[in-house]
Amino acid sequence: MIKPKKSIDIATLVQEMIVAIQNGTLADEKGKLPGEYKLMDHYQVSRYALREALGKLNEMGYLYQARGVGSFVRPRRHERVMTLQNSLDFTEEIARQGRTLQTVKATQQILTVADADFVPENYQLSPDLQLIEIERYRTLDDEPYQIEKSYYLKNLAEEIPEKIMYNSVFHYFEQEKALKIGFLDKVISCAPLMKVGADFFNLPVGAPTLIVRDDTFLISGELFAFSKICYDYRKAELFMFKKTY
Amino acid sequence: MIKPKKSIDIATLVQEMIVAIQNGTLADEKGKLPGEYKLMDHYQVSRYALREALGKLNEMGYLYQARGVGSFVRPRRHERVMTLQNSLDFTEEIARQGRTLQTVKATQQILTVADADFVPENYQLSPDLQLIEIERYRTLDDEPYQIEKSYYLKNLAEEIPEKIMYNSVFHYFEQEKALKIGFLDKVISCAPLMKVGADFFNLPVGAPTLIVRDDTFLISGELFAFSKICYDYRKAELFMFKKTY
DNA sequence: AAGTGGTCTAGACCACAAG
DNA sequence: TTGTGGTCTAGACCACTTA
Repeated sequence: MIKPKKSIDIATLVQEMIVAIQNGTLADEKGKLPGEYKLMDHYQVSRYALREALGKLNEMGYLYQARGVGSFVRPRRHERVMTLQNSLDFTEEIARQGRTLQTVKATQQILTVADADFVPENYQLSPDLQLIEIERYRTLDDEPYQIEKSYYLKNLAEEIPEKIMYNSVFHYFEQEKALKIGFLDKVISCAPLMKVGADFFNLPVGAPTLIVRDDTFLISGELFAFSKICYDYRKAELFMFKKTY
Repeated sequence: MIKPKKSIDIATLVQEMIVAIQNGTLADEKGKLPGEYKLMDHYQVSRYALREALGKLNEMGYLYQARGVGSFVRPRRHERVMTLQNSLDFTEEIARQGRTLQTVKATQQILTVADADFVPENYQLSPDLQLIEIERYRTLDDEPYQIEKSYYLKNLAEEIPEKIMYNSVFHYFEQEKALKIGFLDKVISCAPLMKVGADFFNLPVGAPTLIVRDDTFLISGELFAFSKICYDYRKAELFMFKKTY
């Protein structure tokens, strides 16, 4: 058992506990963690801080808590799937799996809402409003994987440098432009493939494709961007878990 | 403004706040809620209780919180979609939308893991273990909507009465058998339709179908059931939202 | 009865956004 | 500077599970 002495914050506590769980030093052979009061003493934090950390680990799928019984580590059973709860940064999660997501083709243009392929449902957008449209073709381990079409509100995004289009666009806005993304809505569906997708994925027209529509909002509640990603159905699985209590 | 006097618990507080939000009595015309200290005073609860409630409302998509600015109600833009975060009880959510989910055909049989159509990934199950298999064909507003195949571990489920098969099976186990469901894993994908599905949905073989695989665990961490639902892609949209901070 | 996680209070200080 | 939400402590009692 490691014995941290100094009081630490919740984010750090979460990181330390993840490491300890992965090392197998936190739980016993049956996967049971020490009780909360023991953990408080161990990490020198208050019950609140500890429970916040446990709650985060729970949300992240590292453990589950059973009232009157204890907390237990939760084996990770789905390794090579996209986790919906985490994926703001997509590329990162795939990298963590030892795989590579790469943009092989990207185009950019400026147009108005009236000319967009799709717009967010039940959301008022002036038809004249200018948008930056980006279309990207992306591969997973060098095989066709997804086609992404995204729209950024021009008055908020200003411009998107050419080289950024081959990396994470959201990273750019958060790091360089200090725009703070607050939350996003996702709608998942599927549909028959159109010609462009069929060509890229090397599938017949009409084959299935998994579709993820995202609407991204700033912390202020303003709509900032919206996108649609079509996946090669043979390679796309989306994962999520849910506490039910 | 309503003025509750007695101290209330978090669950009740959440309910009251939802009502107040929907009535429009909680937020001002711009959707801004009173500050936390005002709300504490208003509902006569501690900061912790209030913030737990706000956190739940946030998770449920009723509001978002912006540091240094305030909390704001979040308009509900996606009404007729299934919300992934809530749906343990599916039928209920659909009923709330004023729609009807109905089972038009159901079959039940007992078989072993070796004979199952599918099993959970990376999970050890003895091939001899007995399962109760239920297959259900279900309609939404009298139109074909989903085909569900689910397996319950026989040693935990014992038996499933015929009439339950036309209602919520999980409700039965939670209410009647006092089995406590703790969490579940979901994997979403899509694939070409097989013959049975094509016939039911009145679609050609090979048309897309949205697939949701669920593994359900008891609060003790034991696997209890697993299922696969295939949706008519024209009627199925899954929704989720995510805080990103 | 003992030990576990869940709820709740009171109070403090911090970080951030806006005037 | 002021008001906002975010983090954190200390302590209490409750509800549930197991033995």
